[in-house]
Amino acid sequence: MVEIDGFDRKILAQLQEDASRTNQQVGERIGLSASQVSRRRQRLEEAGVVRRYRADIDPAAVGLAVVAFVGVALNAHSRQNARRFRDLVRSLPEVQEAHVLTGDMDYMLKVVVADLAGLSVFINDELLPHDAVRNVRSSIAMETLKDDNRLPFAI
Amino acid sequence: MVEIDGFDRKILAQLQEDASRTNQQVGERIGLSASQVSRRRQRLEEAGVVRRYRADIDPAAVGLAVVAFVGVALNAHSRQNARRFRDLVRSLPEVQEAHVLTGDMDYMLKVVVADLAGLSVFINDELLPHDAVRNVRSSIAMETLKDDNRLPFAI
DNA sequence: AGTGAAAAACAATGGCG
DNA sequence: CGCCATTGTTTTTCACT
Repeated sequence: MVEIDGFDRKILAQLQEDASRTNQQVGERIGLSASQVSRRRQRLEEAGVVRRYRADIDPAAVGLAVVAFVGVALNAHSRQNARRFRDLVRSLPEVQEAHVLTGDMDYMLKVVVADLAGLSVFINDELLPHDAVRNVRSSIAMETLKDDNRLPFAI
Repeated sequence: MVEIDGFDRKILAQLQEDASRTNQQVGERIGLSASQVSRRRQRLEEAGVVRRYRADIDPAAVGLAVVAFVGVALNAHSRQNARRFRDLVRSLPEVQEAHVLTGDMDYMLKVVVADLAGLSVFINDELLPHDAVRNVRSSIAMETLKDDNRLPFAI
């Protein structure tokens, strides 16, 4: 793992907040020259600390109205089943996030679809037919209070 | 809501994937000139379709090793309590996402902290003392299979 | 709605203290 | 690490279709 000092953390905090800031703007806010910000950014990008830059798009604007959390229990805890299930969820575009959880449900998926019909299709046609899947329990997000995905790292 | 045509969707798809692509590069991939990509981007940004640009940072690189999903039930379903709880979760930096859910738990939080001790502090010192909170049930992500937060919009 | 070229802004490097 | 200068890119605007 790469060394990260206070300046690096400040740069990361700035870019997490708004990646369209120029090196000059970032530098002004943290007391560093633009050229140094440029060099540090390159280093952080090459080291994989910055994984990528992305545009955060309003889901409603592209016709996606339903966010759901889907808990999935697998049939048997065989290595084979688990691997096939992982390949499945990674390949499904509706799945924004997939985590292996402690507790009664094996997996937790965050799913985004256009509407409730889309959620039904996703569960019944994509998830349940997979024979590693034993059962599925979904909760729909009626409202999203916060969705910024900022990491709370100390600066 | 703003009109979004096929070109706009293609631009959004490109920038969601990698926001560091230049207008020229985006244009080449979708068959449009850089100047048109620039104009459409500005329109999409001003309309709020692109909400922001952000750097996606590796949590482990900044010392954040624990992701947990925390279900929260409130004491009473008073409007007052709900509002105060919303203000709380919005203000807590450890909370990446907060959703109002259907089902038995009122709220679902996605929380990122440094370690299990940090999760304990978060739950016991930040969440439970709030008198709107009745009970809390947390599941820790032992492994994250997918975490790209890409929207699956048709292009 | 689109292209292409010019102007302005920016990123990335290298050299020096 | 700051500062400065240079070079190549990129964005943005403008004239034109």
